[in-house]
Amino acid sequence: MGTTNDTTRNKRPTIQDVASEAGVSVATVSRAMRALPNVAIATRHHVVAVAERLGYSADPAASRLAAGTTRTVTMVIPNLSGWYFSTVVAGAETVCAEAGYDVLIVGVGSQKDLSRILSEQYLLERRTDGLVVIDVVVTPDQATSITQRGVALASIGNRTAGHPSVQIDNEMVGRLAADHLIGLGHERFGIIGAQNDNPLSSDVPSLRHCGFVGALANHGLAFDDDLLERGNFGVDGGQEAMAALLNRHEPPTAVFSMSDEMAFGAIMELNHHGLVPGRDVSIIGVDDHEFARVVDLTTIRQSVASHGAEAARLLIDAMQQDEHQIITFDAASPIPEDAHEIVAPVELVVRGSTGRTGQI
Amino acid sequence: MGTTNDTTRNKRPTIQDVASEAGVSVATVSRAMRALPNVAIATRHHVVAVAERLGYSADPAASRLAAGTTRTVTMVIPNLSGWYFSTVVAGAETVCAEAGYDVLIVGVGSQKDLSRILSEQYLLERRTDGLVVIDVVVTPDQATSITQRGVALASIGNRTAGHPSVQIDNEMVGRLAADHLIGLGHERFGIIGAQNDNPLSSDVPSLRHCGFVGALANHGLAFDDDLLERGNFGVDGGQEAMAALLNRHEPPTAVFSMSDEMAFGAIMELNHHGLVPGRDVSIIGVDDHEFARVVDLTTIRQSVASHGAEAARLLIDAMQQDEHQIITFDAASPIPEDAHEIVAPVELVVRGSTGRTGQI
DNA sequence: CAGCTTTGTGTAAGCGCTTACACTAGAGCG
DNA sequence: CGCTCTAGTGTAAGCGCTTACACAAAGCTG
Repeated sequence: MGTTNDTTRNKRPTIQDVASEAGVSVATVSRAMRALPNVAIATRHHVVAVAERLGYSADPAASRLAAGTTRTVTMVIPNLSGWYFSTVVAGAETVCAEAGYDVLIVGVGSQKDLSRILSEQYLLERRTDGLVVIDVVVTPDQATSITQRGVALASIGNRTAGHPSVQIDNEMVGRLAADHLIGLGHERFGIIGAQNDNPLSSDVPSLRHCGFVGALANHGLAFDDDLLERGNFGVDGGQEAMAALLNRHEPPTAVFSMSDEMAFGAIMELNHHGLVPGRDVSIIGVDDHEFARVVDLTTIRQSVASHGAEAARLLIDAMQQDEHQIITFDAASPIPEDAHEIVAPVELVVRGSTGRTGQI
Repeated sequence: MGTTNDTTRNKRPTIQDVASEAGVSVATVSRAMRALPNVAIATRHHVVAVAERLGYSADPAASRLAAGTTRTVTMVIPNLSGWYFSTVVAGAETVCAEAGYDVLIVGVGSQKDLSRILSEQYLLERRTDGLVVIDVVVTPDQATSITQRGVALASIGNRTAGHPSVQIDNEMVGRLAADHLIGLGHERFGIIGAQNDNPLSSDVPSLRHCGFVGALANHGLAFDDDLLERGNFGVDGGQEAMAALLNRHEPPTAVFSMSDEMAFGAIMELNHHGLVPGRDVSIIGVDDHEFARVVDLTTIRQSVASHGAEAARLLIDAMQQDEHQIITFDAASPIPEDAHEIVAPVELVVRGSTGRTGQI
């Protein structure tokens, strides 16, 4: 009949236990634990103290069932082992954990996976309060069906109309890269871009491409379409693309790689050919990957972890706004302002892989 | 009154809807959907068909509450953005998803976080069926309390007595590295290891250290303790450690870095000094990180993604065994065999960063 | 100080499942 | 052919919460 030696019992305490022990009703315990209004402050303190003593905390399954809310956000990720994605997730996880949300991850390997996950079916199965999609294009239809289910949505790397998002100005990325290379005197450029058969493809690559080519045009320079090589977004892709570029009868003197990882591959390939990045061929990447400084890669930095954190914050805001919207039903609609769409800053980071016009 | 146009309703179908529509009881639906025995095969087909037509699937919250099982595994991760961790998680996620388990991730930044998460309290809060801990040391007490809660546990990178685990032979790692360097004629060795104040520290570093030193001893060579440098497991740590080693009045000619990431930092530092890895100083890492080949790093490969997959598989087995144990209560205990402890293979991968004895 | 809020609390009805138990037919048996 | 046994199904009692509603006790108003 002690109060603490329940530790031996394998049974976790329920709200009932706390209620009896505290001498109040379960309703009061429920309210006190969630710091709802309409609980006398003294009562709350008492209940919370008892709960603590008993090691009580609400069973999430029961809460979810009763309240219809899961306090879970799901992150939809094309490729978790990639640096970009795992970094985003890490950023988001921290924010979610702080706000008391569980973080579920689901990998999408293919377009098929993706549509399955964004389908109503799936959303119904795993009831989640919010979805963060990373570098995934959500169609308006899908977005609608998500919203209808009462699930919040935030995207990273893309915009989804009417939903919060965090992305960068991809044209600007292309422009910054071009301007930098032009400033160094280059005139013959290569681009290493993404395969356009990417199942989850967005228009990120084409925006970067446009920005790059546009900046060239501004300087009266033309881009030779023959010097665009596509590959997968990883090291291999970059390596192969660079190999192809070097095989041209008139190779570029400067190359814009759309990701640092591809740039790493490109640098490898240069090394294989005895070429020195920044002297013989300049190469610039995008991301400021953790290892960019290792290989001394000039790049356009984006602050990936904070993208994740920002998106998580926006999502959580949206979810909590939803909650309130239900409560303050009749009040003037709280914040009718449009969905937050953050355009995160990018920044040129000059390192050794770019230099004045080289000759091969 | 159509059957399909429920799409317009915002309400998801419940087991009741399926039951009425199929003309059976909810119990039968429940059993049919889960393919339990004691349901006529025709009934099952019919129910499943109706469910599909209605777009029904069980509300997980309700199932969890009623059945006490969550179909969720939680991955406990020191640092999600690190290559090693995200790769492990990616491997595990695939397996879990296939088996129908949700994957929850929780980051642990510090020892405090960790004990909070492994505490009964936390386990009770997020009710999860299984825990995968990555490079985290679980004390016997913690393990006991986890088991008592009916939560399965699997560890990666460490052993937890009585629980499945996937790890590598860390002494062997040290030995392989040493043998390789010895074979190249080196006699003066440096080690770049992990800070021993690592909050989550395991004995992995010391095992690798022992293996390395042991192999040296086998060849009549001694390790000069002065040439052990510790740092964090990332690029910075390796860079600083290498800087320190180069500052010795008699620097090593070959360096064993306990992770590839540290080795990358070390290589950077060598470059800064105008030294060529593999010629002036040999360096060998551990992991076969995705970028090891980019910087041409000799390393001891471990197949990280498959560690994650294996651990997930073991965990799922354990969880399902638990289930059966309850069902086949009186039968001869199913498989009393000891917890599976997998020792995954490692392999020397020779690249350019190691070479015959150099002189500085 | 009658009447009306407000504030704090309790009662009880679910939330949508799972599962112990009860029950009904056929099947198999002597 | 009455009996037990089994396979298949239904009934209903929870699982541990949340919350609408009811209500009592103050706190205001005029």
